Amino acid sequence: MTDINFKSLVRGSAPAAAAGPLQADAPAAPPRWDIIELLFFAYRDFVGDADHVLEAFGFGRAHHRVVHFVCRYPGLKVADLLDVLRITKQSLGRVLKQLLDEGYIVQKAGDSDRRQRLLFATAKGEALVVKLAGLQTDRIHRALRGLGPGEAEAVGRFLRAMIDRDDPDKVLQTILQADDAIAKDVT
Amino acid sequence: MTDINFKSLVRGSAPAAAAGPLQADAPAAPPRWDIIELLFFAYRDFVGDADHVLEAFGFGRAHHRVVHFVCRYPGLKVADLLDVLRITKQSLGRVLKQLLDEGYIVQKAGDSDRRQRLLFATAKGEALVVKLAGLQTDRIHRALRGLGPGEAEAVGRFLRAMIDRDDPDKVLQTILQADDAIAKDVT
DNA sequence: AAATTTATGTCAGTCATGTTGACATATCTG
DNA sequence: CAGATATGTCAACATGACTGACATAAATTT
Repeated sequence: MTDINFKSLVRGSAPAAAAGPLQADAPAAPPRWDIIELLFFAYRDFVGDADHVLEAFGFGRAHHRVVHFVCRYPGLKVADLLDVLRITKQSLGRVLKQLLDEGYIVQKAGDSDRRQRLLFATAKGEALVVKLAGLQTDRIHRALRGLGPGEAEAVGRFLRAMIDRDDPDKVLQTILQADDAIAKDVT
Repeated sequence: MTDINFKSLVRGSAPAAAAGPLQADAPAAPPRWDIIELLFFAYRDFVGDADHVLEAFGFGRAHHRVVHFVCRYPGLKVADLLDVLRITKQSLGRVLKQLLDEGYIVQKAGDSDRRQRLLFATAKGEALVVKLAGLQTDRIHRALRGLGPGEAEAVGRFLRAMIDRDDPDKVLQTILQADDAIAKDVT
């Protein structure tokens, strides 16, 4: 199962009908144009926050994603990262090498399996991640401020439910479990 | 090796602190890692729905965005589309030409200003847009089903509040107004 | 010990989509 | 008419995906 690039395979979709039996009879629900387009604009501005800072570092979104997940999940293996980002070794290698060379990330051989390169963010890397997350958090807080009690939690439940469950990589599993467990510390 | 391309230039940004004077005193709000990562995964899977279908058509996400907004806002000018998508004429030109050549979109000269090329989706284009929107709508409905009364509306308010207000292009303005007014169907 | 598998790195080439800058053309406006 | 505007197009390039092949080291199996 080496290369094969899991991405092009499987994921036969069919995500809709599998959800529940009650849905099969109503296939012609009107498109939610509002949510579709709000998601487009919201996500565009959301990642735009980070883009401006990244430019000053000579980095792109790819670098952000890598250093973010490494920072958040210390000791992540390269293979894990490939699962999370759903890109190829080659694509990851380029940005990872830059982040290593410039001291945002360090590698450490695994203790039980010394072929593994466990990844850790340096202080420099963590500072960048925190800075970018701060910008995005500001935006999130601004958006959550307009919501009533309990509604912020509903937003979290909505987003979790938007995520595919059928291909849970290690990190995603951690996130969903944590969310399912806690899911109440919302402002 | 640092390629240090042009990206290492300016762009001051500072979008966070400009929000309000009350914000200046609380800079250290903890990052909302949960929402940040949920947005990443949710958006990834959300656009993934369309990606699979688009592959079969030989199209990419760029084509989807173009034909989507043309279909949704008939008579859109090229300049409007550039504003919405925030890409250059050149980038838009490539995908737009393909969509025109393959009959998903047609052009019509503006009546008051015949330099303008007003864009319209053909039946073929609309069918594609509806098909893709259907997949995404299925996902959205699945996610909204888990919410209580009024919470779906809260999700919409959250997403609207996540969008920058300070650069309202024509389409975005329409969307925000429509959402503020009726929050329902826009066609 | 040797053979195989696994985890990772790397090379060469391609593609999609973004960029800049310059220039052409048609059309509107003063 | 002169200039501004809306659009199209050309050349050149950057980023970040991709494929497929191959290299190396370490673990595992035989």
